[in-house]
Amino acid sequence: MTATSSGRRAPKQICYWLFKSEPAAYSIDDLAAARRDLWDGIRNYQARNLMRDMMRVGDELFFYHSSCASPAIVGTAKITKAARPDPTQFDANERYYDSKSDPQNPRWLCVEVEFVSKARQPYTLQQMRNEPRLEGLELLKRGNRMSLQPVSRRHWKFICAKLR
DNA sequence: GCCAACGTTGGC
DNA sequence: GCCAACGTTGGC
Repeated sequence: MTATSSGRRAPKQICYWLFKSEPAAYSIDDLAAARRDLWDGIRNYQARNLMRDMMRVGDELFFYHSSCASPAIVGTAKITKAARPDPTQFDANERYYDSKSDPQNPRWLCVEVEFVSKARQPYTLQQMRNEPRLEGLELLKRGNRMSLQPVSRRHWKFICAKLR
């Protein structure tokens, strides 16, 4: 069974995800250096709901570099803390400050992720588009801009083999 | 609840 | 920098 953007998931099953990040803002090397970090700054309700309802500690994810010369999957990480209030929403000095979020009922959440591996060679968006076995991957669907996306186990295994 | 205007994402 | 796609906002 695979996680989707709605509904529930069975307990004790590992799900797989793809997290986008602009490397100029936060790269796989930044996560490798930090080892663990909060995935803060998510300000999209669908993405928030994915974190809140579908992501669990132990889930694995691809780290994807977007808005750069060569968009690509560049490594893997795992979720080490479940969704919790995103502290940046309450800090007026933060880019992601949200004056309308009530501290008693926080609007935005974040998970914590931990670096697992850096790809020996990035697996590029162009390569993915040319791979028939990746048909159905959310990332490749037209108009999909979601910064957090589910990945099927079948696609996860296939892509992992490309990163080694 | 409709929908036009606007803003953002992100590949190219 | 362009622009397609799509989410959000807010007037009505």
